[in-house]
Formats: sequence, structure tokens, C-alpha cells
Amino acid sequence: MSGYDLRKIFASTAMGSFSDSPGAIYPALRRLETGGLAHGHVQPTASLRKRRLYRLTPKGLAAFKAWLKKPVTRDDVIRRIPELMMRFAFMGQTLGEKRTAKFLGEFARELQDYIPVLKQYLESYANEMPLSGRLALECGIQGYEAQLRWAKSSISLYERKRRKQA
Amino acid sequence: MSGYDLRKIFASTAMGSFSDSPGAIYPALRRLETGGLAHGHVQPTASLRKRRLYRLTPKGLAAFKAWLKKPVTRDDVIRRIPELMMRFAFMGQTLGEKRTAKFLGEFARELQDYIPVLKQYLESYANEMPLSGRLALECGIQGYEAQLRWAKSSISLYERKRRKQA
DNA sequence: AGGTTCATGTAACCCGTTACATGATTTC
DNA sequence: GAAATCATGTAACGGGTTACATGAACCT
Repeated sequence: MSGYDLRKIFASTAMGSFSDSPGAIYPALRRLETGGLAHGHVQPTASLRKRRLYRLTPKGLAAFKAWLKKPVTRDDVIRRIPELMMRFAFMGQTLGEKRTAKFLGEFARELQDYIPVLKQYLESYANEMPLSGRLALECGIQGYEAQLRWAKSSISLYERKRRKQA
Repeated sequence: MSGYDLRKIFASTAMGSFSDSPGAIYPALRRLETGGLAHGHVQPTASLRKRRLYRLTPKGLAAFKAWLKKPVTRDDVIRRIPELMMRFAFMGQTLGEKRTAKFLGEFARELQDYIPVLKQYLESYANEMPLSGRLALECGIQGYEAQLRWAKSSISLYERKRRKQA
């Protein structure tokens, strides 16, 4: 893709929300190139308008896969759910369904462990907290619970699919 | 509070997650001071260890309230749910329950409007998307739905409370 | 001919991260 | 007396934001 293509995607889709500003994208692409993770070449064309197309190098693809394969940590669940979801969205095509299901298992386990911690916290401090603080915490807990339900149902979906293929 | 106090809070609580690094906090406090939003004074003490305590100025409190009162936008719902929740958590004590309930109403309305857009998007593009991409989007939708349920039940809680006080 | 879109880039500025530095006080 | 904690800060670096600049191609 070209920098311009990326800009349009980042500007139009809400998912994952990278910056669409040229001051972010073009230097970033150059960094990928100097780092050997991507390679850009000017698209040969009849016109004078140049389009620099980038493509991942093998090293870049390896780095991408390594990012996808990182284990899911407690900290990811607390602060980086959107990043986890983006990794998951890319994972299916890149790592295959078995690995993707494994990711969901890790995600579910971390949620399973973390939700009781939050509930415990709420129980201990509820009477010292203002109503809106309590409710905000409850909102977070319910969000995590919804994600846990989603993860479990997705896991069983992958399992059913696998049994059908076998 | 002092910078050190803030560091401890940011390091220990998961909510809202400001940076706890001194390179972020101390310059930020100085900026608040130069901007006239906070005023810091060295706590008088018998020891030689200095503690600089900060307090909001009237101007700072006004800016804080203005931040809390900002209308809830579609963009907030898409990208800044954690910030919205933090605003809500602070709101109860600072703006009162009536204003807090109004915030919840705006939040619920934005969710109510946005969820069908996402569902529509999913329906249109589901067959062109890989399974994991589809599931990731569904996870987002279910998260929003959970938040909408939470908002509605919180609204009715505030309403019940208000009727009881009347 | 003029406005819009395509397409890439740079420069000033702001600010967070990482890492280091300094010294007082408390704890074992 | 050593280690941990209290408490504040600075410097180098990376990278995003905003705003500006440049020019080609397309549409009317």
C-alpha cells in the first residue's frame, strides 16, 4: 500500500484508529524502511504522479507475526483491549485458526482471573466511593464480562468448526 | 496533592491510567502552574525534606468543570470511552446528580445511535471479512451494548433516587 | 480556468518515555 | 551501616500534531 492509501483507511474506519496525519504516516513508513521491515518502491506508471508502494519484507512479516503471537497479559487486558482486538482481527488470516483459538483461550483466562479482582475491589471500597465512581467501576466490570462471554462463545465456535472439518 | 502522591495513585490504580513517570508528572504540574490552573507551595515542615503540594486555582476548577460538562459526541463513544468513564466518575461529586444523569442520557443516546451503524456495517461487509475480523467487530458491538444496558440502568437508578428525595 | 482530489513531504512544537541524578528519611 | 523509601527533578530521544508546501491529474 501507499501512504495515501493508509491515510484514507485510517481516516474512514473507526477500528483501531491510527493517526491519519501525513506527519505521522510518511515518517513512520520511512522508519519501517530503514528498519528493514518494509520496502517501498515507486510504482511504474505512464504519468508523472508518483506513488510509493510499500510491501512487508520477510523480516517485517516475521516481526508482525511475533507481535500477533505475544502472550496475553493482565496488563493487556487492563489497558490495551483495543490492541488485543486488532491483533485478533489480523490473526485469523495470518496465523491460522488453531493459533487464533489459542489466543482466545489466553484472553478468556486473563479475563476470568481479573474480573474477580475488580469485583473484590468494588466490594471493599464501595462505601468509601461516590455513587458515580461506583457505577463507573461497575460499567468496567460489565464490559469485561461481556467480553468474556464473547470470548467463550467464539472459542466454542472455533471448536465446532474444527470438529466439522475433522 | 504532591507529584509523589499522584505517582503512587497512577502506579497503583488501573483506572484511567495516567503515566506515573516523574518525567511526565513534574513537568505537567509546572505547566498547570504556569497556566494558572494550579498553585504549588512547599509544605512547611520541621524536616529538610521538601514536599510541594498543589491545589487547583478557581480558574483550574472552572476548567475542570468545563471538561466535565463537554457534550458527549459520537467520536467520544468511538475512541474515548475510558475518558468518558473518568469524567463520569468525577462528575457526581463535582457537578451534582442532576447534571450527572444528564450526561448518562447523552451517553445512552449516542450509543443508541451508533450501535445500529456498526450492526449495519457488519451486515454489509460480513461476507468479505475473515472470520476473526467479523468476530472482533461483534465483540465491539457487544461491548457497546453492555455499556448501553449499564447506562440505562444507571439512569433509572438516579431517577428512583430522585423520586425518593422528592 | 479553477477547484478538487491524488500524493508526498517538511518544520516547529509539544510532550511522554527512559534513564539518570540528588539528597533526606526510615527500616532492618 | 546498608537498603529501601520519600521526593523532586533533568536530559536525550522518539514520535505525534498542526500547519504549511508542492505539484500532478481530473472534473466541470
